[in-house]
Amino acid sequence: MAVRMKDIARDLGVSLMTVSKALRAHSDISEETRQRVLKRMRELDYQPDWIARSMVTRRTYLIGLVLPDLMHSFFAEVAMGVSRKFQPLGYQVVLSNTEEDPETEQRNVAVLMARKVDGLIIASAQHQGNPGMFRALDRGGIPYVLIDRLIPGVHANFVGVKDEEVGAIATEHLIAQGARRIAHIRGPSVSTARGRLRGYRRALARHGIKVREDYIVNGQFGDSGGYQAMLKLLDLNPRPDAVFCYNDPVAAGAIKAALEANVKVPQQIAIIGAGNVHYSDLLRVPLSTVDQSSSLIGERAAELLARCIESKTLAEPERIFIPPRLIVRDSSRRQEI
Amino acid sequence: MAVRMKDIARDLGVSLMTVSKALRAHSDISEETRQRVLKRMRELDYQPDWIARSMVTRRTYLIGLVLPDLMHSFFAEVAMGVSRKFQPLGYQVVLSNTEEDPETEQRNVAVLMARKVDGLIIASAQHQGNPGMFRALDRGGIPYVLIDRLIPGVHANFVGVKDEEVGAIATEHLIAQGARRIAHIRGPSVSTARGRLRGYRRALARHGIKVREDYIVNGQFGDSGGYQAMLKLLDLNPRPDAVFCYNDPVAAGAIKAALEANVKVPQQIAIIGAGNVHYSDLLRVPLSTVDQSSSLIGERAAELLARCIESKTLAEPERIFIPPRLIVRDSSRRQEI
DNA sequence: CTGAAAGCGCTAACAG
DNA sequence: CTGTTAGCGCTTTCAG
Repeated sequence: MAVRMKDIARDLGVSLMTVSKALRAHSDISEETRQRVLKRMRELDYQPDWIARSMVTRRTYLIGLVLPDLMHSFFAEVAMGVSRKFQPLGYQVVLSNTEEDPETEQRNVAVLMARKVDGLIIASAQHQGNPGMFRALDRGGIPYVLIDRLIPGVHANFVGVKDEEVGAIATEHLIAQGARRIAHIRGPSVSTARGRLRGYRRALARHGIKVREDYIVNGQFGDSGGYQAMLKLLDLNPRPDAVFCYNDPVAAGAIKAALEANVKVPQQIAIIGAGNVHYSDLLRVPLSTVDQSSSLIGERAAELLARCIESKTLAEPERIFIPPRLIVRDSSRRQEI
Repeated sequence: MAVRMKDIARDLGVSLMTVSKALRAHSDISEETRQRVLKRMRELDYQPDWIARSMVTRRTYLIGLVLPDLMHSFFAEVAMGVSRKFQPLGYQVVLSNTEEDPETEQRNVAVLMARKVDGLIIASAQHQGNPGMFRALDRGGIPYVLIDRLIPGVHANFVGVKDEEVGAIATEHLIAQGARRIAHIRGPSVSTARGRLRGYRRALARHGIKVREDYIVNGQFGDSGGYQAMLKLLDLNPRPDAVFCYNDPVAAGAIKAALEANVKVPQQIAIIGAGNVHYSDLLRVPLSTVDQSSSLIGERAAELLARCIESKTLAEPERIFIPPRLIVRDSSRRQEI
């Protein structure tokens, strides 16, 4: 069916090895035969069989990309960054969507290992720091880079932001805008959410503002969670005058809830998110946020992983932190009276 | 390093074949030895080598998913649908992001073919119906399913919506709301955009409304294109009283432009998009749209492709059309005076 | 510079 | 039911 090296060799009256070496520009082959072989390859539209090659070189040029939720544009952006960086290096990306389920994740990582991917990039959904999965990777000698979420107890390569910074920056900003009753819609139990919560507490403490535990409500990951959480906050007495939301989708839901309840944003309640998803500017009230350079995270992770793969020698894990950046839009801007 | 069948065989004092057959529950193996083998496999944490297996079975259990833009949530949703359907079938998805570039697409498809993927799902960015790529696929006998965008002259499996319907439904709706000067922000030169434009013309014709060519402007794919296009429309005299936008991101940009120019949506200009991206409800003005069941498209495409792969016999290409559904939100609702 | 031999880890086909 | 033989398409090693 498909044309093989053997065919070209027979065709040209040379040995299979000559063809193999010519293809890979192996040093000991005459330029002349080399051109002759390459020409014939083009004519016959020869495509080397990656599988057979992998079989012997033990390299698949496959990268596993494990993400919890492609619908969240942060991860979609990361995926683009990763794929953009790897494309020119000749690697393909195998996508695994875990839908935030730790077990699915573990299963998928096992499959990717059996597939012998050359490396993995993982935004892990393991809340309770299940180190088994990562030990398996270490044992298998497969390089991997964690992104976005640090896993407690796992000493691995990482690319992301310092989430405590994110929380602190957002909260400091709300304080600077004059807010004093600052609530937080927190995310689920992953490192990013915990970090942002810590940053929130730290900023309040720094300004001597007491943390009211009833001002911290759970919004999960998405807009519907943010909507529900905001409804609870709006019921409180006294009502918060500002809310720092775990991420932008949550913040978008929160804005929707506020407006539906006829609470003006930002006049009566200021809102800030995190992540700077690309439609933040288009929301009912353009959303203030903390940018974390999503596609840069993907690119950096790809570079780091590529280095690990090429160098073979698993050096000390590296941690790359991208500095977060405050972006002020209408949803949190102090209004002149 | 990794444990192989050979190791287990030696370990257990049986032949390699016994192990191989036991693993795959081949009929002629005694239940007893089978259990013995499986037990040892578990103990040694044996993982079959997919590469070696592929080499001989000629099946990779790899699916190529070729998309123009993961950032557009329509495609992200499709990707989730595809991956969700294939996961339980034991297939992995290799992602290729073409960034709307036909050449990148062609290159990537070639790579995926060399990788011997079992099948492909493609939302093609080939504007000018370059049939070479598809002929190569046919020649290679690799089953593939086109999604979202039909390619003129290519007779292949397809899953998507009838775009002319989408355009007609949206435009009819605007007419029903009382609009008469209806503009269209069109997309680039792909089948979806052309179809929607045809539907727009058809609906206007049906109601005896003359099409003004200066009411049709190009908005490309995204929100910035929609923003620019809307600026042009706002300058026209008489100004349109409604706009059907190629897709939701374009519509979001258009809304932004209108509001910034102090033109009220929908009171002074009604707007409708297409695609029902998941944040449509959260925009400045909740966006009316035509839903096309994105994740369903992904799932259906996956099912169809799986069938093609299993059946081996390449039957007549199938075309599956998902019926579009009008979703009315504030951006197009007739206002009571 | 060119080529023959050996083998990557597995399975299909057949023989015992 | 179990095992032997022969590859899949390529690269690595080493001899000409």
